[in-house]
Amino acid sequence: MSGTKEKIVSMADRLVRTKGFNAFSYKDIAAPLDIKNAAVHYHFPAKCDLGVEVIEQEIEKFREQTGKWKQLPENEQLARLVDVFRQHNSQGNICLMGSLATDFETFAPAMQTKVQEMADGIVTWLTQCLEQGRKNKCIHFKGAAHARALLIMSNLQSSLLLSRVMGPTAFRSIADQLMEDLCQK
Amino acid sequence: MSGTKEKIVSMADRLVRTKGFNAFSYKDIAAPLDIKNAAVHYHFPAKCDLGVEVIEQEIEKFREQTGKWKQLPENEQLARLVDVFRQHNSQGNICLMGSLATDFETFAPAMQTKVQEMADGIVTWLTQCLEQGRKNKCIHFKGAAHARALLIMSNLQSSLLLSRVMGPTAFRSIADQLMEDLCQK
DNA sequence: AAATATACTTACTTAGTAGTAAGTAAGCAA
DNA sequence: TTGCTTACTTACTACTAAGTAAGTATATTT
Repeated sequence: MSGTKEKIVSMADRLVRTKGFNAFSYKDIAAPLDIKNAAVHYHFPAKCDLGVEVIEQEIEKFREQTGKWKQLPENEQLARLVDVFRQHNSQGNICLMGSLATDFETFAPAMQTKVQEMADGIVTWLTQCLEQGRKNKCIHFKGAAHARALLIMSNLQSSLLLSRVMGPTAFRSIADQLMEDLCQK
Repeated sequence: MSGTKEKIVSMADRLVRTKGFNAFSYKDIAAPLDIKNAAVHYHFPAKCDLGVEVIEQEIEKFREQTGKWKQLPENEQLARLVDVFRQHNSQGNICLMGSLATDFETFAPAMQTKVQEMADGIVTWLTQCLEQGRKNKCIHFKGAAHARALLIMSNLQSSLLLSRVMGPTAFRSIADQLMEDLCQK
């Protein structure tokens, strides 16, 4: 165990969120970690393997975080989710889903499947959170919970993209409006 | 005049929307048009020039379309805009803004500026449409029109991205919910 | 008829890219 | 102490990218 593998994944995660999956190379990972190109290939033979690992860690992280919020009221859980995006925004990151969705068609099947797995996981959690929140009267919305979950997810995803182009206030504006719509009615 | 230049731009537009700006090469344009790589360079010396042209044509197209809708009620204008996205969705395209926002950080300054110009144009139009629509009581929403415009734009943008990953029903779900929220209250 | 411009092609350079094959140093295991 | 594994490095291959220089065919102008 050297920690190098973890550093590679973390570097890749950052690069996917800043430049996009197709826009970084093994060199971009190797150079700042002061290892050689081939060392990255040792841990991840193909770039696809690295991509899959990055997504798997994100799925795991999401599961952990949402698990911790279980006892909170649903509107609070939603606020925490928005906060995760807020943090990414302040670090200049875009969301993993947003970044990977753009390049989706260029991915190997194994990676496409993983991206879908991640998307399904987030939407499923969000749908349940909304449904339960409506039952407990702390979240208010019209229509099906699943449709609303897609709407919210799309907002969070794009808010980070728009922020990059239109300045970081775009995120705040979207996030605030979103929470207001859902929680103060 | 040979029409080749127009074909190149149209091909590039399609490629940006399907694969992303960094994921296609001049070869991907030249081969299907049965011309050589260098012919593309003849019309667009650098890839950045091609990108700028694609965006400029999109800005022009947006201006033309919205111009045609001027006499319509604002909720109808909004419906037309959603319809433009619906067409892209059925063709497997993602929106130009969404695609370019992901790769934004990797662009040359000239292209970054053009992307911002396009974003500003869309948001400005949408903000005015919403404001006027609220005044005329055919569009209903809370909060500032500008914030709402960002929210809607982010929805349309991401709906195409999510559709690609989660299947084309995702778009319909988001678009329907969106129009319902704004127009039937 | 000669000069010029347009729209390319041919053939190339430079600078990457992912990926691999072979070697090595350090540590542990029998 | 010999062998095996881990975690790399060195040195490469095969390929693709953007971009360029020089030449050519065709049409247009003078």
